[in-house]
Amino acid sequence: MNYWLFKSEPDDFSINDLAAAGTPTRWNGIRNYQARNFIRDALAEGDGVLFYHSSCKVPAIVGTAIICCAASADESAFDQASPYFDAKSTRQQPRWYAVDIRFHSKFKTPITLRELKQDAQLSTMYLINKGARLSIQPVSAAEWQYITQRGAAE
DNA sequence: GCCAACGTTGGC
DNA sequence: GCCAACGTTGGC
Repeated sequence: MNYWLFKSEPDDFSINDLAAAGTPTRWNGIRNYQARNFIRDALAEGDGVLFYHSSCKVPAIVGTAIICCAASADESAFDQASPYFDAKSTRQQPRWYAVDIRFHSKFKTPITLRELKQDAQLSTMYLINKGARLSIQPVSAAEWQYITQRGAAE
């Protein structure tokens, strides 16, 4: 079992949207090779996801989700009408992949980027080092444990 | 709205 | 295969 952090712009799709969805949400449109490699090669059903709000007033980890299927081709790359269309991705040889996630929890206490940066225990987090611009990134078991515990607390 | 960081593209 | 130009992300 592994852990990940997914970024989402709350104006576009927030933790509340995920919670309200009821059914699994297809996480497509990832167009970055490093993120693609995580999706295709490492993400597995049952893995935990920290849900992070980016490009907003208070960037923060706001809840958790669960990956609920194996990765498969990102269908939006085949759709000419989609903003994610990519002529170089084919069904025979997909360039981009996606998974479904389902809502697990909304934090009582969101953990802001500011707090993440100030916390010595989280100084090795991908997000505040190399991964500032990566929309899907790995999280260690220790980071997951620490963050989900704090998020669930009042 | 600005700009730093950094990924991608394309000419050579 | 290098690297300059360009585009995007995302915090502030």
